[in-house]
Amino acid sequence: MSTRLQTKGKSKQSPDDKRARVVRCIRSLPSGMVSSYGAIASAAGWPGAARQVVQILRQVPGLPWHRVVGSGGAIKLQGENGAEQRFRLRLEGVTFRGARVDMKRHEFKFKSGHRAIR
DNA sequence: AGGGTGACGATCA
DNA sequence: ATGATCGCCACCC
Repeated sequence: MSTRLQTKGKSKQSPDDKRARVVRCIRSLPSGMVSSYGAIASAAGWPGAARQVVQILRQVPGLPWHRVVGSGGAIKLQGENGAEQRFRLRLEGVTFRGARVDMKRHEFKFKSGHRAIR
């Protein structure tokens, strides 16, 4: 095991496991496709944790952060950061409908089996 | 323990 | 479409 100090036997899951699943979902986003904070949280078996997805995006280096947008395809980053995100997405062929990503064409659908417990 | 903070999300005026 | 509100979850004083 890596850094798994098993000291607490929580009835739920260790915060690390949830984080790991979120990271996997994000890393599975193919170029040209996007997903939303909330959708990723759900796909990772952690519904309601959109804000945690954000935190993970900020601290884990190397993730395709630009492929994660707000609900409905909204770009949530402000100013320069938002501009860069749109720039990167366009480079991958992502198209927009006004200020948001055209989710009809670019929303990535996670396989319905990314859950935690089985 | 208590309160403030976010790259959120759904709902309502 | 815009802004306010409330619910959500973890982190940081």
